[in-house]
Amino acid sequence: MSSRGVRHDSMRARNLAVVLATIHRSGPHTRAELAERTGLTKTTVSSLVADLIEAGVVSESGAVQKGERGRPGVAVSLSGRRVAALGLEINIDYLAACVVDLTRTVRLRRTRPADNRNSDPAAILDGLRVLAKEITAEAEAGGLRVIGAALAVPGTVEGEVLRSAPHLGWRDVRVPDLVDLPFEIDNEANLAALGELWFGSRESDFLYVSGEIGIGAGLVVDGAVFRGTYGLAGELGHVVVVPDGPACRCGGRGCLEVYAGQDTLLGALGSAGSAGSGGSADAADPAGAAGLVGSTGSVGELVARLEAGDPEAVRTCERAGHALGVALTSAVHLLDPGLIVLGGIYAPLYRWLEGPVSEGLGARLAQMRGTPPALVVSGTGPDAAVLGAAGSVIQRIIADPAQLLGL
Amino acid sequence: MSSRGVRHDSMRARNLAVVLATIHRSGPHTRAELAERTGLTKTTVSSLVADLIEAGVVSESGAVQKGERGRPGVAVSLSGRRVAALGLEINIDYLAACVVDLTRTVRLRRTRPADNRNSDPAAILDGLRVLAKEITAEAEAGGLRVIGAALAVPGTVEGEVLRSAPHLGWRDVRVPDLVDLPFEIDNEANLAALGELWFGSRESDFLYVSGEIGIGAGLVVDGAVFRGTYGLAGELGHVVVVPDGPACRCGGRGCLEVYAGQDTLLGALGSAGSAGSGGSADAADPAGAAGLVGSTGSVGELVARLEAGDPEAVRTCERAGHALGVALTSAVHLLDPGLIVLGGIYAPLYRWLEGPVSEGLGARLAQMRGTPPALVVSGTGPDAAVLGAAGSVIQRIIADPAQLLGL
DNA sequence: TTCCTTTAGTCCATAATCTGTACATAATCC
DNA sequence: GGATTATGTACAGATTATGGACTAAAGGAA
Repeated sequence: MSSRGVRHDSMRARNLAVVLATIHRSGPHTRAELAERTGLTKTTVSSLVADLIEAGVVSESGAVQKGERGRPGVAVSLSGRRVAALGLEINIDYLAACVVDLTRTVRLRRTRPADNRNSDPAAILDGLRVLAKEITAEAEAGGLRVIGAALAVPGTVEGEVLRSAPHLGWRDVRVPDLVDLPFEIDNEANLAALGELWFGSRESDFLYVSGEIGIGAGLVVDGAVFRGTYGLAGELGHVVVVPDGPACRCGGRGCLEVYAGQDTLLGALGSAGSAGSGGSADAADPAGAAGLVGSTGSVGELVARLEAGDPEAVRTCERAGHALGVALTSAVHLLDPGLIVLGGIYAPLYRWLEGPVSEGLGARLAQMRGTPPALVVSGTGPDAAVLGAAGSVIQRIIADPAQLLGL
Repeated sequence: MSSRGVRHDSMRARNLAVVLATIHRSGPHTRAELAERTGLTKTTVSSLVADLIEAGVVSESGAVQKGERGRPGVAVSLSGRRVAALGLEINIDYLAACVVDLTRTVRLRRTRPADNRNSDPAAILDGLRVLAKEITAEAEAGGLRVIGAALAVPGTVEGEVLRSAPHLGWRDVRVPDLVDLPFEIDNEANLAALGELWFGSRESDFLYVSGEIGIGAGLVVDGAVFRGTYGLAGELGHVVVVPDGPACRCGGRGCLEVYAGQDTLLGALGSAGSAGSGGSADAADPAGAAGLVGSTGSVGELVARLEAGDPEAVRTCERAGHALGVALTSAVHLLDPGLIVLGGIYAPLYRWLEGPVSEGLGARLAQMRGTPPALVVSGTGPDAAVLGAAGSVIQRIIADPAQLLGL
C-alpha cells in the first residue's frame, strides 16, 4: 500500500503507464482512440505518446486506422526494436536463458544441459552468469537494450534468497545479482504462470499448474501473480490428498506430490527409464514453436507406453489424475480461479489426465458452483518459466515506463 | 486494473486518501509529520487537511505534539463525530445491525432473534429493512451521518446476488438495496475477517477461519480481503480432508464441514441440545465487550460438557481439530497466510481445538517453512461479521474521502 | 526578562501538468 | 470540387503541488 503522495511527476509517470498499458492490452491504437479509452484529452495523449516514442517503447506503425470518414489516424504500437528483457532459469537438468522484446517476441534463446541435482550453488551460478553475459552481449550487438533480468528457480524464494530447492539440494542460498541490471528471483511455478499469461494467450485469471519433479502452482488474478504473505503461496504439491497416506519428502503424509509428482509417474516405467535429455536448441527461433528445452526423454517414454496401452502406466496416470482432482478441488474452493491450466509434464500427459481430473472436479464442485472452472492444457510448452521470467521484467517496464525516460 | 488516466482532480483525491490513510494507520499526526510521511510539502498537507476537516472525517484534537523544542504542532486525528457506517447481518438464527463511526467505535447495535432456516427471502429482507431504518434514524438523531451500508450473509455472493445460502435455504436471491445509501453484500466469512482486522487489532495479513454451521475463511492480504475470480474464494469448509469420506451437503465427499461443522460438533451432544438462544442485547454498548449475539445455547452446552470431560464430546472435538489441521495445512500451502485466526464457534472451543490443530500443522509444515503460521483465537467475539460489514464501508470511505466533499 | 534557536503552520509566487478551444490536415461522400 | 468528418497539434487557461519567505509558539540561554 503506497503511502506516498502524488506529485506532478508521478501523475505523468502514471499516465505514461496508463497509455502504454492500453496499447499493450488491446493492441495498436491511434492517439484519438487512446484519448477515448483513457479519459485523457487528445492533447495530453499526444504529449505522452511523444515521450513513449522517445523512450523507445512504442512507435508509429505506419498502419493507419481505416475510419469510415475523416482523416485517418496513425496507429501507435509497441516497439520491439529497442527495449528487451532477459529471462533465466535454473532447473534440475538444464540452465536456460532467453531475450524477449516488448512485443513478446522471443529474440534469442539458449540452453545448457546440466545435471544440477545436489550441486554446488556457486558453480552453477557462475555458469549461469556466463550464459547471461553471452546472450546479453549478442542481444546488444543486435541493437537491443536489455533492461532487466529475472531468474526462475525450482524452489521457494523470499526476497533475493532461495529458501529451499529440495531437488537441487540447495537451502538458504543468497543469489547475487548475476547481471549488471535490475534483477529478481522467483519460483518456477509463479514465473511459468506469467509465461502462460504472456505467451499462452490467456485471459488474466487462471491457475497454472506446473507439473515437474515438484508440483507448483501460480495463481494469476487480474494479470498479477498472487504470492501470499511470504511469497510461498501456490505450493499445490503439498496439498493433502490422503491425511494418513505415504510419507512425503516434505515431512507430511499423503501430499499430492506423492501421487502425481514426476518421480511417481515415471516410476511406472520400472527402473528402465532413460536418464538425461539430448541436445540443446541453440537457434534463434522467433516463432517459438520448438521447445527451448529438449524433450524430456523419460516423459516421452511414458507417453509412448500410454499410447501403447501399457496397463501399469495407464493405472499410475489415472491414480495421479484422481489425486490431482482432489487437490484441485481444494484449490478451487480456496482460490476460486477462473480457469485451470495444466503445464509442465502434465501437458504431454494431458490426454490421459484430463478425464480423471475433470471428473473429480465436476463431481465435487458442480453443486456449489454450477460449472467448475474449465481445465485446459498449457499453450506454452516446456519453456514457460524462462519466458515468464522475461515476461515479468517486461511487465514491470510496462507498469512504469517513466523509468526509461530518466536515463 | 484501472485504465483511466490521472487528472488534477484525481491527483487531489488520491492525496486526500493518502493523508487520511496515514492518520488511520498510525494514529494522530501533526501536519508536519504528515508531510514527512507522505512526501508532500507542508503547504499541500495543510490544504488537504483543511478539506478533510471540512468533510468531517478528521479534526484537530487539541492534543499537541510535545516536541523537544520549537513550536508544538496540533495533532490531527480521525473524527467520529460526523461520518458513520451501517453494518447488517442475516444469519441462521438472528438479524443484526450496527452503526460504527470512523474511529471504529461501535455507536449502536441491535439484534433480532429469528429462525431463518428455510425461510422466505422477501419477508426476512423486509424485517431487515425495518431494522436498518430504525437504527439509521437513531444514529442520525444523534448527529451522525450514515454514509453507506454493507450486509453479511451466510452464503456465496456474486455482485448483488446471493448465489447460494444452503442453511437459509436461499438460492439465487437478488438482494435489493435495503437502504437509500451505497450498499453492498458479501459473504459472512469475508466480512468477519474484515471485522477481525478492524476490531480485533490484527496486523494486515491473516487467514480468518469462521466456524459456523458452514465453515468459511477470509484471507486478508495487505489489509484487503482476497476474493478470487468470482468472489468465491475461501470456502474452507469444502476443502477435501478424506477423498472418499462421508458425503457432504455440497455433493462432495469428506469435506472439512463433515468433520468440523457446527452440526457435527453439536451432534456430540446427542439429541438433547437446547434449541434457540435467549434474549437480545439491545443496549448501546460502546466498549464492545458484551456479545452482540446472545451466546449460542448449544455451543455453550458443548463447552460445559468438554469442561466436565465428557469423553464423547472430547473425542468429537479432537477429530474436528485433526480435520481442521489437515484442511489448514492445504490452505497454508496454497494461500501462505501470515497468521491463522480461529473465530465463530471455534473461539469458545479454542482450548480443545488448539492442540490437535497446531499439532497437525506443525508436523506437516515444519520442514518446508521453519515455523508454521501462528494459530490464535479471534479477538472479536461473535459479532465479527456485522462489525466487519460496517468496517468494509468505512474502509471504502478512507480509501476515497473525496466522495464526501462533492456532496 | 529578553533574546536566540527550533519547529509548526501559512502565504504567495512559481512550476508542472492536464484541459479545452481553435486550427491545420487528410481522408470520404456527393 | 466542396462539404463533411475525424485526427492530431497549438496555445491559453485551469488546477494542483512546490519552495522559500514569513508568522507563530514553544524551550533554552544570557
